[in-house]
Amino acid sequence: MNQIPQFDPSQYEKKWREKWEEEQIYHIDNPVNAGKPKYYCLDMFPYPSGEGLHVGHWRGYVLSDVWSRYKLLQGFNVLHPMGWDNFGLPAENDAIHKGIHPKISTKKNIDNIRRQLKEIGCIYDWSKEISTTHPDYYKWTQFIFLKMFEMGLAYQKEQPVNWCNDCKVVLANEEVAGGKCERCGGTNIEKRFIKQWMLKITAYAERLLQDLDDLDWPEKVKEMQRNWIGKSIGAEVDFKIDGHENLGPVTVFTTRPDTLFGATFLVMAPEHKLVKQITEASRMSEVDAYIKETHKMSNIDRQTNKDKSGVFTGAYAINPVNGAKLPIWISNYVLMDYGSGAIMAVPAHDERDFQFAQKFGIPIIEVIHSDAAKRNADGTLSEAYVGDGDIINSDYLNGLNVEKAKETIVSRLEKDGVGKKTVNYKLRDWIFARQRYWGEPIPVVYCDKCGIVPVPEKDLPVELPDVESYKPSDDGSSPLAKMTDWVNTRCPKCGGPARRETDTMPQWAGSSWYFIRYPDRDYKEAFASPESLKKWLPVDMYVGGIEHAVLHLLYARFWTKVLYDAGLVPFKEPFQRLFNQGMVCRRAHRCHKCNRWVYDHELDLSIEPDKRVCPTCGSKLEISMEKMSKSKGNGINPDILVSQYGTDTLRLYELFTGDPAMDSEWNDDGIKACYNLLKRSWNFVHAAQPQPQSSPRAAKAVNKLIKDVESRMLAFKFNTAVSAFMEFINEASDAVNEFSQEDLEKFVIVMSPFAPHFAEEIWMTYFKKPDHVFHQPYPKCDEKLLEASEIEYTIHINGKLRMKVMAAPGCSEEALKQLLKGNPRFEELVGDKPVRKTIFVPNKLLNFIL
RNA sequence: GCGGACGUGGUGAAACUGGUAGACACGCCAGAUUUAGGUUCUGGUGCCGCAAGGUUUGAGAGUUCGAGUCUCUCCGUCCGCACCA
Repeated sequence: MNQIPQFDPSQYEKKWREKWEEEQIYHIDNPVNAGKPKYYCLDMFPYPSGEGLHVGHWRGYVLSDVWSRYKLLQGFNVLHPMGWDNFGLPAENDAIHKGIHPKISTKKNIDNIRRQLKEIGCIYDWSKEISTTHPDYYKWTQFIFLKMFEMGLAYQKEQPVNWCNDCKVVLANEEVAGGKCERCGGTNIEKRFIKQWMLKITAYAERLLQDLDDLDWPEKVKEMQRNWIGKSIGAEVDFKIDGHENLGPVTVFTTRPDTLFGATFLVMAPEHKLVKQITEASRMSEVDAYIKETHKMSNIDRQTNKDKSGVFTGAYAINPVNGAKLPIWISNYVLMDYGSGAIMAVPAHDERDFQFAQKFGIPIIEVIHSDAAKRNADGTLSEAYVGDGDIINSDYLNGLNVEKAKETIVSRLEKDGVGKKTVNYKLRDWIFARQRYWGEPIPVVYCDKCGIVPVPEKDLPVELPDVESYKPSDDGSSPLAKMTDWVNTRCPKCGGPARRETDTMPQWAGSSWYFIRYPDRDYKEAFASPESLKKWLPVDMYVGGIEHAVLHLLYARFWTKVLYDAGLVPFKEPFQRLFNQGMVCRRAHRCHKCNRWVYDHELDLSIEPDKRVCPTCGSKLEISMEKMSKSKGNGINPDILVSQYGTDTLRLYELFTGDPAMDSEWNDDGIKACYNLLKRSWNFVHAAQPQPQSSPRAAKAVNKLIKDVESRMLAFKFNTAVSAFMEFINEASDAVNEFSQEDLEKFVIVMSPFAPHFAEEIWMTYFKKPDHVFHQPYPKCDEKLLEASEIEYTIHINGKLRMKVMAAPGCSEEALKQLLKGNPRFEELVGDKPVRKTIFVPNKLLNFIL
């Protein structure tokens, strides 16, 4: 008997990774891949933080790699690229605190993460690696910005912005989480007025909404984007202001024009332009005070304060349909940046207006009658009625239902020239400037004579100069503003003196189009070569975390549509299919007194969880489940597990722990199972004495494996695919010498996407094959071999499972009854009792109702 | 408040269109072999019961011959949005 070599992944894993890299077998331009159809599988590229990767990051990368390798076996030329999204605040904050140039710190971080990524054994084509901070890359980010400027989609606007006093930076609405700065976490946001570069994403709201329907994305993500875009259909109605006809009318937006006759007051946002002009002198001080009060309030106060407040301006608006005089109030429940900043209030049929009217004693007029409305004993409404019903008190609308009334009144308003049908979106334009150093310079100059002048394409990129201090100045301007040599330049148009824009782009810029650059990253003539656009794009499969459901994925779609409109790309959507892996969580310890996360290494984990205390202050720790991250001290470093068990084991285990789409709680108790799977597979293949032909049992096991693994991969259920390998090896271990060489080879090929080093070692070293296992075709399942001669039928009595019998597949109800006749167990159960009814499910069960 | 997801053994979890709940593992228990190369093998393992049997998918109801799966009510956890007119 042959001596079976010891299973020891450290003997071969590194060797194969080096070999693959040396041969560049995953490079899309490698001649071995010529002529194959393309498949583009994209991972969301990481922000290279100093923390390195933890096992949660691994999960997504393993997932997409198994998928990519499966596509490889299917005969595709697979592009699976990797790069770095390395502009952004964390590196800059590091620079401010430690004085290290972000270029240097991010390079260090990238080197470490690249090393970690290589250990996963992914088929990344490293010859396509890109970095958003490389001038050859951001040259084209700047180019796209200028395209948008040319198309009128990039513009400047003075407007209230979210100012974070700590970061000294203006934040996009999208970066304000719960009224707090998403970057630094704690600081409250205040409003400031700054001239900002904006991108007109709202011009694409409708297309961003409509085109979602055709994408093969998780419904959840599509729904989140729909909510974010927030389309609502309604009408704009113009109200004249009594005694202020010179100011023109105030326009309100409403989704309920059918209730116009029920309006009893108007409310304007405190920031509304007309407020100061219409307020009566005697009320000016009160109104002023209220406006000041609102400005002081942070967003979070404004949101959580459910108690309605407001002030009467003393002015009245005229209802265009019936001439009624409606008092105009201001209140902070009306937002300036949605609709027109003013509403008509119909307390009978809107909850918020109802609360407001009740508090300030404003009349409530019902215009929709329904028995479903909730009423007080005296017949008045006890809460706003928002449902359908018959229109009343509304002149020519009376008797119509809500929908009909909407149509009727809108056409009447349009005819009379006092209103029109309108669509509104919650989506707001994107603030596209940061007063920061570590970002792409916005490529425009200001000339006293010519105004805003874009930097000509031939002068791109506008390179980021080195600065002495990374700290923004207290007025909030970028550190670049202090670099006078850089700032002062010549106007490209007239040649006169001019100043450069010192704001930089937000971190989202580079990631909004990186997938376009990958296939031909060295192309000099344009942001992408026409051949690569045609051949490689759009992306076929995009894999990444759910946290990017709205921002990044919406921005990337927006940029793609802009490029399409500019005639620069031939596709309208960047990512045909999207898969979001669930978050990997782990319990984390928090000390409320010290207000910090306590790291695992500070604790004695053998102590009962509820007895653990803070090492600094001794108070009891709160334990909660948190997304794995080093800052919470609950990360698990994959490097340690890899050195202990090998890459393939960790790859398998990352998949085995649960449904990849679901969140999971990390625990490495079961990692041995995956190590054992590989070890048993190793021993099985080495011990097997190949036969000229597989036994029926062995052939069935192999074919079942081929089918199960493939169908589970297609459903993205990698966890049960790993189970299928375990089932196979359980079966195969009992039939070691019943397999043909061909079937053993099929097993190794099917295994190769999951455990590539293992498969390659067996394939090349043990089987002594001349070509890599990844160049083999995915084996076909022979369905005939899976057919069983007998299957189990369950016999139910009154719906309860009572016994089981074996019979041929496709057995008829009658045949099965014949088979049961005379069976002692069956006689005991049924006997002479009359059978009222039977239910037969082919190949499954027979149910007797007695 | 609105929208979405989820709730199954000691643990991680399976279960396709309603049809044997707990696959596959971890852990644990018993035994065998071996005895230091992350041993291997056999059997057991939801709960109650010696057993026959009963019972079991957050709680309760309903539809059905049959419900983890469908419907309703409630409880709980997580995520997203949040005065959007």
